[in-house]
Amino acid sequence: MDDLGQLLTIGRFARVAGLTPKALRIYERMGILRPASIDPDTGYRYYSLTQLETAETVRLLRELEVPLTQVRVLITGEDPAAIRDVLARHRVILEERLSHLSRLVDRLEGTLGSDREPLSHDVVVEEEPARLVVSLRRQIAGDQGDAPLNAAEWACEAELAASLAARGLAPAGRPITLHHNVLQWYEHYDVEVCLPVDAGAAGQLGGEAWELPGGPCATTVFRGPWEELSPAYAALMSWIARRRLAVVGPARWFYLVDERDTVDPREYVTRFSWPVRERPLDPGRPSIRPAS
Amino acid sequence: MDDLGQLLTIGRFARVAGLTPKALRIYERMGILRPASIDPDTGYRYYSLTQLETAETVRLLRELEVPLTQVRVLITGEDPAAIRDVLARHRVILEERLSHLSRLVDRLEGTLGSDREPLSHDVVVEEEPARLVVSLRRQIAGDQGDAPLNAAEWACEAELAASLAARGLAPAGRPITLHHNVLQWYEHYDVEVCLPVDAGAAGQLGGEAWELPGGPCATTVFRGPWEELSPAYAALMSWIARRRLAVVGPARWFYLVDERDTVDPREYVTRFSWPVRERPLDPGRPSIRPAS
DNA sequence: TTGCTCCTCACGTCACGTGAGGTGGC
DNA sequence: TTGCTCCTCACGTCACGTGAGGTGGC
Repeated sequence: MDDLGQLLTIGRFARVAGLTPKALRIYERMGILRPASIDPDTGYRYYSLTQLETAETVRLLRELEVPLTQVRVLITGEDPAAIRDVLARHRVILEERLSHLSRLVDRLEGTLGSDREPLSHDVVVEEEPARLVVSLRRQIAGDQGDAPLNAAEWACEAELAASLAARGLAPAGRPITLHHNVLQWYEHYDVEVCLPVDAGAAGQLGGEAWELPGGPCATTVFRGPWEELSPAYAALMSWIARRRLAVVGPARWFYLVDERDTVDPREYVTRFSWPVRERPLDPGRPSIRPAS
Repeated sequence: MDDLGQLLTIGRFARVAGLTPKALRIYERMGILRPASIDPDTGYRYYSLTQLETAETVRLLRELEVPLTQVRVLITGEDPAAIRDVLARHRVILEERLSHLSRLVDRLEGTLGSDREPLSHDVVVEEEPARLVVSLRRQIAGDQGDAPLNAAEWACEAELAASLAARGLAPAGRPITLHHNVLQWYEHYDVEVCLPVDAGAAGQLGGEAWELPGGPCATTVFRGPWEELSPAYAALMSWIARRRLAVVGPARWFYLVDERDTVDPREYVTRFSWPVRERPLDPGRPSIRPAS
């Protein structure tokens, strides 16, 4: 017959609680879970079964990867509002991680069955047509994340569309964003939002319209939310560099499916296209040192 | 204009790849991602953009918490089958963790809004009726996980039901499992599976039937898969110990909803009930040292 | 010349795991 | 008495982060 009134040694209590003696000693030192009694002669720790619930809570919080300092706040805190606050914030963090991880798992799943490299992206060279466009160019600080970039793209597009509308004109297609400085994104973004116009409108606009040149472009298409496009982008840059192609113009982003089309960012489709040509032989440039 | 043929210093490459210089140095030492070139005089590392794809793959694998030793196998391995194998196994691990974590998050969510303690369980004392039962008792090794325990419970129930059927009798209710040694589960399980019978059948069975006594029982109900019942169980033991009640019989498990009723283990409902009574004053037992 | 970046140690972090060497409990 | 458990250091683990002190690049 079990006697739940008895005190347990650290090893017994650890096994009943699903913890280890080492962890329990740490929890004692951190003030998270002190033994009900400590023998002053031997230093033996004795735990009461009344401490099981706390132990179980600590175990669950640790499974959720709540740091021990936070666990202490949650366990010893008397303010239930503060406790709920910490838990709620941690729940948000966990849910974001969960959805991110499960998307990665999905993508692994997609490539696992095939013979392709896991996580690879298809890059092809496509002949891009020349396009008449009007455009606005902006530099945006790169240390604030991507939100200011998206906002600037929206603003530029709205401004361009308004300026066309003021003259009774309409765009001939969806906007294209040119990225002029991909390798310095962490310093700032240098983007140019282009709105296609037809030949008649271009004539009316005079010098405001210009021709975005056509020609061969290395191209890849990414399906998924914008925060996860970097692998596709890396694949594209890697592909171009590996083939020693020269890029002869800014990278072009086509938002084939975006918030205009769907509410689910996982369904977004973005196309990256970079004008390239065979690199001319240039024996004068050993290309061992990075360009300044 | 970006030149994708150029070599980048460690800091530039790190920022383009979404890594840190420190991590890149570690990846070099581990043989995961060696710079395209190292200046023999200064030791400066120079990376090519052709390495971006590998860098991105490493980044994703690290986000999935694949250990660096495994990352090296995946990156440097030529055997695509082995790569897929490692990825597939890691995917299983991740998916299990994901579903477990999301269930924990769900449970946090359920208690966050209320005024209850997070992760707590309601325990009440209920008057349990006496029941006539037939039973089989088994000891099961505890170091093999819970599967042998479940198997033994099934086997006992089948045996009991068969023995009743052989005499033209049927059980009067669903089985109840008694746990005789909760505090030594990690050594072995000592369970007794009971099948209720009515008074008529008990008369026919003679000494084989016995009375599982009624009386007050501390009780809690847990909804969820069996692997996650330990918090409820801990709450029950904790509750009994805190009130200094004496347990006067083995713990009783009632599988109110199990695989007979649903295919989704998250819908399982298990009821734990432990016969208790007020602990008589016992001044002779200081209860500071654990019972042997 | 002035910042900025790079280099190599070396130590810190987090929450334990794992002995080492010694003692306690039955 | 014999295992088994407990104790306290102390060091190892994992994948970096963070200076310290010095050098390189433009």
